[in-house]
Parts: sequence; structure tokens; C-alpha cells
Amino acid sequence: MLLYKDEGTAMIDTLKKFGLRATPQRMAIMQLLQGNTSHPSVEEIYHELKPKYPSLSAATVYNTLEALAKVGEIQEISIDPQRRRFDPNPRPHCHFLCNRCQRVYDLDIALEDLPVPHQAGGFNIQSFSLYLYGECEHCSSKDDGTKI
Amino acid sequence: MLLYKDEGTAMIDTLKKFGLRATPQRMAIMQLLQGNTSHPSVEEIYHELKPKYPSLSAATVYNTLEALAKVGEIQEISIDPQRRRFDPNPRPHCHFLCNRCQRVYDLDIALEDLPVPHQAGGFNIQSFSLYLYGECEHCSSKDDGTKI
DNA sequence: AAAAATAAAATAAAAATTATTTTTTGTCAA
DNA sequence: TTGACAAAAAATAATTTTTATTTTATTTTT
Repeated sequence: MLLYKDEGTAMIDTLKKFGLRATPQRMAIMQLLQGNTSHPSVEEIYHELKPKYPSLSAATVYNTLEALAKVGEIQEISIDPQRRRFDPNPRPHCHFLCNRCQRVYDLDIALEDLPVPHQAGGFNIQSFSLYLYGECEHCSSKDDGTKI
Repeated sequence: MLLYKDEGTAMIDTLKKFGLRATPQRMAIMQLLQGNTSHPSVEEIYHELKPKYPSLSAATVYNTLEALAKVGEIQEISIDPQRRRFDPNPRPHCHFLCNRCQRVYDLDIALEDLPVPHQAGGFNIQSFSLYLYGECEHCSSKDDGTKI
């Protein structure tokens, strides 16, 4: 889940555990994700790290995020039709997309209690996502239709 | 909802009702969507209609789908992180993405009964989607890991 | 019926993603 | 150890998806 006290070594251990190499690029991406609740896109991560890692490519950001998602350290969320977003918290939880400012928020709704079957109409259900849409507090408070 | 007995005139009426012009491209796209349960992407629609409408562009498919979604005649679904998909049935219902064959299916789970609040943590919730992931019947029946 | 205004289509451009190539890192035998 | 080989990851290049701009067509107004 990317929450380490002794960041450096713990991140290396996590990567090693899954047979992944601890490259500077990966470490930087993991560090950026640490406790990040903005659900960044590849572009956002790339843009933020590029200055410090001039050789970094967007493809590497994809590779790293996909690798981390594959082993369950982070999760990909597809609430935003425009781009893929990622959440460093891999535990199933609910997400909210503001129709005005397009920000994605975590929402504390207990998904465990949702009556979603494991089997329905011949489909073998392994996981699910609940995405909510509407207006966030900031945007709601602005009655002139502008974004925050 | 794109289910017309007398297709031509009914589609024209629907478009007129929303102040949209009944162009050949739009009619063709609406016709293709009629009763279509495959949740096609822009590319799929474009590819299918291009032979009959050689001047058709992908942008027009986008424009039409977005226009129809805006007035509530169809809905956009973001279950597939790889591309935008569309459903001619605009009523809220559940979708299932097969992790193996990547097909999207409609699922008959009553969303009305789901205990999703209208207000949570300062967020004003206007709509929601429930996306399920797993293996479809066809893929499950193949135990060798291949797609159907 | 012609001019202006609006809407929609297509083309062109940009952004997002994937495939290929290059570079780096690790492994194993000499 | 160290040099060749293999594996992994990074970067570049290419493709695909989406958006912005321009062109064409339709409607409205005179």
C-alpha cells in the first residue's frame, strides 16, 4: 500500500518481494505516490518527475504503474473516461468524480457491505468498482458555475 | 432509448426533439446502435460504417455519441480503461467486463436497491456506476486460459 | 432567393497508450 | 572476479484515441 516509515529500504524490499528491480525511476514514482490522494494520471506523474529525472519517459511511468497494479500494491481506477488514473491505496474503496472540476476523491463507503453477488447470470464476478458522480463541496459552494 | 418500430421517422423525431439534425451519418450510427448489446467503442462503430459512408470520420462518431449521451438517449460507460464505450440503453444498469476477452456485458442487477447515499462526506452525489470484473461464461468454460 | 447565422462534417492536430529498440542490470561459467 | 549471456527495464518510436480547427452543409432571416 505504499506507506513506509523507512521509505527507501521498505520500497526496495517491496519491489524485491515481487521480483521487480529497484530502479531510480520506480523509486521516484513510488515516492510520489506515497500518501497521494489526488489519483494522478500518467501525464501528471510524468510531468512532476521529469525535471528531476530528465531521461524519464511516459512509457516508464506506464510500465511501473502497471507492474505495481499487477502485484496489488496500487490500483487503477477507470472512473475518468478521459484518462487512466491510479490510487496508491489498493484496498477496494469508493471513488467520486466531480463533474465540474474533474477531481477524483476517495469516498469512505463500506464496499464490503454492498450486496454484490459473486455469481450472476453465468458471470464469475471477481471484483467490482463503485464510481460516484456529482459535485464536490468546493464546486457546490460556487453557485456561478465556475470550477474551484 | 433507440428502440423504434418505424425506425426512420422515429429517429428523426427523436433528433428533432432535442434540436439535432437528422443527418445520414447520425441516422446510420443510431441504426447501428439499435438493440446493440456489445457496447461498441468509437473505433468499432467507425470501422463498421466506413465502407457504407466513405466520408465518415471518427470525429463525427464522437460528436454524435456525445450529443446523444448529453440528451440522455444513450449512455457512456467507462468500465474499460482502454477506451470509451457506449450503451444504447440509457437507463442505469450494471456492466460486466470480462478480464479475458475484454467484452462488456449488461448485467441485470437492480441498481435502484443499492444503498448508495445521495450525500456523503460533503459530496453531492448525482449518479453512480457499478462495474463488475471477472470471467464470462464463455471464457470460464475454456480452462486453458485462452479467450473465446 | 440571397445573405447571414448556425450546426455538423471532415481534416488536422494533440494527447494518450502501446510496441519496438536500446540500455542497463543481474546471473553464471570460466 | 570478470566476461558473456540472459533478463529486465528504460527510452524511443509508432500507433491509437481524442480534441480542436477548418470546411461544408443546412437552416433562418430578410
